[in-house]
Amino acid sequence: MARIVIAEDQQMLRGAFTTLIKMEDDLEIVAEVADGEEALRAIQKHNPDICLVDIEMPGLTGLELALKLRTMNHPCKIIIVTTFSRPGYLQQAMKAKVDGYLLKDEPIDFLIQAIRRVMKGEKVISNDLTSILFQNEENPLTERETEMLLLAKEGLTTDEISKKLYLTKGTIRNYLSSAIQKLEAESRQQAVHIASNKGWI
Amino acid sequence: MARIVIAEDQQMLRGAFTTLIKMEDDLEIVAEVADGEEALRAIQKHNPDICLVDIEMPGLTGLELALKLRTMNHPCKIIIVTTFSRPGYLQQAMKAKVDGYLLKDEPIDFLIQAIRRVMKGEKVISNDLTSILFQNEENPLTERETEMLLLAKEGLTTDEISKKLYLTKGTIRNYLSSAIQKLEAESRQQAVHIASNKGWI
DNA sequence: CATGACTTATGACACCTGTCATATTTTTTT
DNA sequence: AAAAAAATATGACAGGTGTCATAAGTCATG
Repeated sequence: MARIVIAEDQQMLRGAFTTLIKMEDDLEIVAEVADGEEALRAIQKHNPDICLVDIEMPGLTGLELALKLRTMNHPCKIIIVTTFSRPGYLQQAMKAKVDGYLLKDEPIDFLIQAIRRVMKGEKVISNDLTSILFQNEENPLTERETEMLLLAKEGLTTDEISKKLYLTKGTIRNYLSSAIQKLEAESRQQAVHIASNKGWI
Repeated sequence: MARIVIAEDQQMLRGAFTTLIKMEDDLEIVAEVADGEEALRAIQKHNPDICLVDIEMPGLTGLELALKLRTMNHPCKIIIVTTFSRPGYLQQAMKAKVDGYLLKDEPIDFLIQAIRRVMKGEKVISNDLTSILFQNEENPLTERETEMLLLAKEGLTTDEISKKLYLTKGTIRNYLSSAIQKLEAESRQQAVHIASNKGWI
């Protein structure tokens, strides 16, 4: 009997997963939660065999959660279930050594099968993603550059960013300039767009 | 017996809906599709009592689909089921006279109940959204302004937009300037951000 | 048919942005 | 310890952006 924790913030989907998984005789839901921090607590409390986690959740993202579990050497197997095929997400997931990475675009049976395969020690990823695995494009951005792009994404101007971070305007422009060049963009907006698409910010 | 068409692009969720709805004796799924155009065809073919549609789908969005059905006077009741609480979406939905507007954040039972209530002629919207209904903020953007913001969102520069639309740079800047003022933003990026959040682009 | 909203355009001004050269300090890697 | 990468800063230049005044044409509304 595989003991499972589900972390997914959309209640409709979470409820559906729970109901459908409960119908399988060899699978058991021990907890279902709506955000990353709750998930961490639930996993520490229940010690499940496996957890299904969404990436975009409030608090802690699924990827951060995975990294944390691996850093603390928790033996729980991890399956990421997400809408997004952003290359950066998949790479982060690989780095965190998750056991599965499925798109919500798959049929639900695929999820059930994936759980069983992961329980046997296999790794499972959605078919559409295998090609992305080989691209293996590295995120070239430094921490500061990422920070600038994130603020630029919110629509902040150079001036506002400089006040927020207590840096000079020139420095902000330098970071953004370097990010723009690394991403082969032509403006900060384009850079934001590209970085979002790759899952780097 | 209520005959239902489901239009939802995430297969996992669509499959889950179908499975769970089929368990109800008074509800029947006559078709399930993954995009707006297919949905339109399915509705014309099967003449369901009710359709559940997602907003963000390839091809035709759920809101466009709703508007089309109402314009052609199709009697099928419409329930929008979406992740997004952007005010603009809700307003468009109201304009299209949909019968329900639910967030995917609701429990699945709420969906089932909503279907039954809509069948009886009631209107149903998620509780979290009632307050937004009263805000009733009108989209102040003209068609052209919206177009500019959409292109700016993709990261295009003034120059690129002007070439794409065969307009002078000055004109582009005027439109963007006027959009920026209407949205009380301070830059095109901020304007894009605000307009996206309100569901206006 | 007059009013008003929308589209399109131009020129000018101030300010913002992206780039580059250059430099210092700190941190990381080898 | 030396080398490389990152964080931070400055000044200057070219070009992009936002604003404003102004104007002319189109189209719908009353």
